[in-house]
Amino acid sequence: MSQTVDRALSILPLLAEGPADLGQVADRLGVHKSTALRLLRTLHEHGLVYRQSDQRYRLGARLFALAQEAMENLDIREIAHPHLVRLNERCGHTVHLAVYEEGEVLYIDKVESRYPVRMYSRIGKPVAITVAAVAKLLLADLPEPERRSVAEKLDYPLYTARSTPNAPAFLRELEKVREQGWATDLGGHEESINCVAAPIRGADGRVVAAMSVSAPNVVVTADELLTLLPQVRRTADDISGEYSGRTPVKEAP
Amino acid sequence: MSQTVDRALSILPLLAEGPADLGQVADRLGVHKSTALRLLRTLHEHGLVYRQSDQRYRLGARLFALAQEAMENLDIREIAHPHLVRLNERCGHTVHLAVYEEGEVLYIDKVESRYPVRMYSRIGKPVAITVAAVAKLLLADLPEPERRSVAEKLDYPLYTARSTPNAPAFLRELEKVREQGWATDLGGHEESINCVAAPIRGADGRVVAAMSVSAPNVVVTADELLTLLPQVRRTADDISGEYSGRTPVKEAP
DNA sequence: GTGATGCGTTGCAGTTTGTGCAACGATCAT
DNA sequence: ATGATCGTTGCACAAACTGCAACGCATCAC
Repeated sequence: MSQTVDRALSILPLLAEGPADLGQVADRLGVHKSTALRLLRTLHEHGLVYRQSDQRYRLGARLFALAQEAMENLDIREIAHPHLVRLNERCGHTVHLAVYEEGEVLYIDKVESRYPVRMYSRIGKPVAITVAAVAKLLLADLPEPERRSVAEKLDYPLYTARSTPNAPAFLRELEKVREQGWATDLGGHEESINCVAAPIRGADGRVVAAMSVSAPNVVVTADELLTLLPQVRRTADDISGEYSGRTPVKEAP
Repeated sequence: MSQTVDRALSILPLLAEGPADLGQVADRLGVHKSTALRLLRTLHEHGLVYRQSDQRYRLGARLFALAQEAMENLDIREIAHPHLVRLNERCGHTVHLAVYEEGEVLYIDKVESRYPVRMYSRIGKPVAITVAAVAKLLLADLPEPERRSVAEKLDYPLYTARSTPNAPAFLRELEKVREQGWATDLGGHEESINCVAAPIRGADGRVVAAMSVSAPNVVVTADELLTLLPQVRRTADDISGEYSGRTPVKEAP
């Protein structure tokens, strides 16, 4: 909507790929060098880009700080955290919390496994949306037309033989998840890793977040992990209750 | 330098404080609502702000993703990480990696303590610059005029009785750190936490990052922690060697 | 040492683009 | 129903952004 701002912001993902000099930025934006310079300067003043010693630009420190603050302002996260820790203390496995936001699912909290073999993931990283158990729960709750349109726009990478292959299969899976009220990922992302997940609902019943417990095969089998389902669901329900009970942002209908 | 972009970017820190509606954003920017709307829309299209269900705006998901990518592009981090892990395996304490960037020092990597009592910190969070051992090393290496000007612009909060009280004291401490080539923070930030830190240097000898080992008093005394200094320095030197050896960004003079 | 090339930077004139206004519509409370 | 509040839209004006061309300053070749 605003050309200048639009151009300026387009610089950020561009620099996310790696440092670039003025000329490269100008070229990829399709603008004159002097224009690119002014945009970069403005970004620089706000700390979003940094000029390294070889004069090239890269993403700046303020970005971390902003992402940091943004994270800490998510109220679900704050409420959920102690519950996640408690669950981790009981079962010992990695516990994740994730939310959906405009086509993406991302982890917003994580409590590390106490076993030596750990799963790779990082807070803020987008989730493998077509296979992750938390993603299924979050997408399953979208209104039908949006769910459909999202599902059709997605890529379906075959991480493993058990990965969701295409949109119809995904939509069927979502329907199932929606009905049963919980979800799993049995080796759909990494051959040896399984997850069970449960939804966290707001006062109006809509899913606002999802949580999961993940563990590699070498620690517990998929069947053993499934025995944790009641615990996971109970924890998610506890969080739902607390979230609906006393949040200043949303109110009951 | 570019008014429009400047205004748009000013919205981000504003939203970092918490969600806000259109009117609030317009007021705090000192512009008309319609202007604020257009800026917010542009930010929205780039995923930097998100419109929550109550119509208020808050920081968006793309911000996490960007911060994430930015982080992964820091080559020092990549090189240092395995060394940090190895050090952590030997001593068990929390290991941090930090860099300096335009007036701020921030953690860019962390390996958690294996002891139950852990220190609070988070990657991306700005460091308590006047007391942290890593900050001392990074600032001590700045050219004299910049060091001085930075030191004079800082606040000197008295976290504890041992916190650096003011600029002259800080500059003296930096001089000392500069000469000895390592630094400590003995209860200057949290009464019960001590750190020892060592610098990581590029091919030209300038300090590009700093690493530290931290532990609370209840686990090891300050004296015991200091016995780790040789290990910390050796690790830092190893990283320096590897960083200077094969980096495509900088070259030896 | 000298000229050439490449890059970032600056001042300027033209005009695209962003701005504020005012009016509209939706939502909610009274 | 009625009024208030807030987000949204179209429009005319002018401010702000753009691209150009020229400059300074490196590095590099010869």
